[in-house]
Amino acid sequence: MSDAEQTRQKILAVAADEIHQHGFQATSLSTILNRCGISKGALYYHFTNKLELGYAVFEESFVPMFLDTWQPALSQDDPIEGLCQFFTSMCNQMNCSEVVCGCPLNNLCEEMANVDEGFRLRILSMQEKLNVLIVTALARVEGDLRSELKFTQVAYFIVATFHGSTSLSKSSRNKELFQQVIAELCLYIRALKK
Amino acid sequence: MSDAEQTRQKILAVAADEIHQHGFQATSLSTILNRCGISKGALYYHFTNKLELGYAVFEESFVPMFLDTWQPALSQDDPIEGLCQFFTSMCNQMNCSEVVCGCPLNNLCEEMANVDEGFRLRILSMQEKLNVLIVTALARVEGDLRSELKFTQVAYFIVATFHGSTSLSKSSRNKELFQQVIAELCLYIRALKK
DNA sequence: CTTGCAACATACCGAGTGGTCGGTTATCAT
DNA sequence: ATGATAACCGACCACTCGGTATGTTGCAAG
Repeated sequence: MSDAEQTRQKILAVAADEIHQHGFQATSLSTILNRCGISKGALYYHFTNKLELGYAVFEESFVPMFLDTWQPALSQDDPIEGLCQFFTSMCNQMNCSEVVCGCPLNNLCEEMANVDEGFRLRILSMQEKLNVLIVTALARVEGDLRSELKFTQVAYFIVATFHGSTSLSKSSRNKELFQQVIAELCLYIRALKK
Repeated sequence: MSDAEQTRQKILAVAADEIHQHGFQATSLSTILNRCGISKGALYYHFTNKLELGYAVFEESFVPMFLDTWQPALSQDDPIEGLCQFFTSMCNQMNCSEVVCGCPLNNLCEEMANVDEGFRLRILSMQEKLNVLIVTALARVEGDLRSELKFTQVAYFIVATFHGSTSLSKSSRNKELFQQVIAELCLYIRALKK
């Protein structure tokens, strides 16, 4: 990797972390510059402005991370159990800072969806992609599931509940509420089976 | 109501609207001043600083509004049906701007819970209060419900899902996703009965 | 050896922010 | 009539923000 590409990647990584921690608008370019040990000229050489940096972070950092997180769970032979284990293991592994920072996708959705159209469309696309993933996984084991289920609706429900649970744990600053919601969510998911 | 109290209320109302639309940090005091037609001196006569104004908006505007919204649904003879009707009628009545702006409590939670401790504690208190309301309502009709239910867990689950659904509709900019999640939520809630 | 460009660095700009402070006005008790 | 106080005005401050313009450096091709 060239030197230039290295600094670009460093900027992306630091920016992703700052945006995850403080949101996009509250993220200061100067903080990114300090943490990277570079100048403003370097940043504006690689990115045209703050918004484009935000888009790049979303597409090159958040989207892949998001897919890599959900994909394995849904690819299991039994996606129902895959999802439940995914959620519970996430509960157990989560440390305090992760509890507090929430899900990057959900954070950006809450903050930027009605502020900037570019962010909104990217977030929407990601959410639809995730929905398709879940629906596909459910359809794969359709025979094991209750017949009256609307897969799309169920998939959005699962994602909504998951995101809502991250919101809850932000105010409580501990896992407890998160764990409770996830436990109930797993009950719901397992009850999708006949 | 005295003149002074009137301007205070006007500030609170406008600030509540601005915070609901743009979040606390992105809310500009000068915008509030312009909309109210007052000077900066007036605002700082009634509130010591922006943060205290935010707290006042939360306690005197958001909390009562929140309770007034949920209370009637949970006070019904059948709180299960009360909740479902509450959610579905909210779906139907919601206009576009409400879809986009989301729930004030959830918005503040996402934005301010890990930014300011004062906000965090107020939000947490409100969430716990709402949880107690739901648990109490469920306990009132305990005989009609499935015996293995953990009421607290169920209550947090309902709130989390509701808040997650508002997040979804922010990115889609229409009710559709919101309605789907709410529909599934009602299925879940009704399935709490024996 | 020099020319040129990629990859930065640095100084600076204007706009906007929350907050302060001395001054003003209307009302009211004395 | 007069002094006091509540309620408010508006100029100003220090500061931070995203963004720009110009300058510098190192390397690579000709």
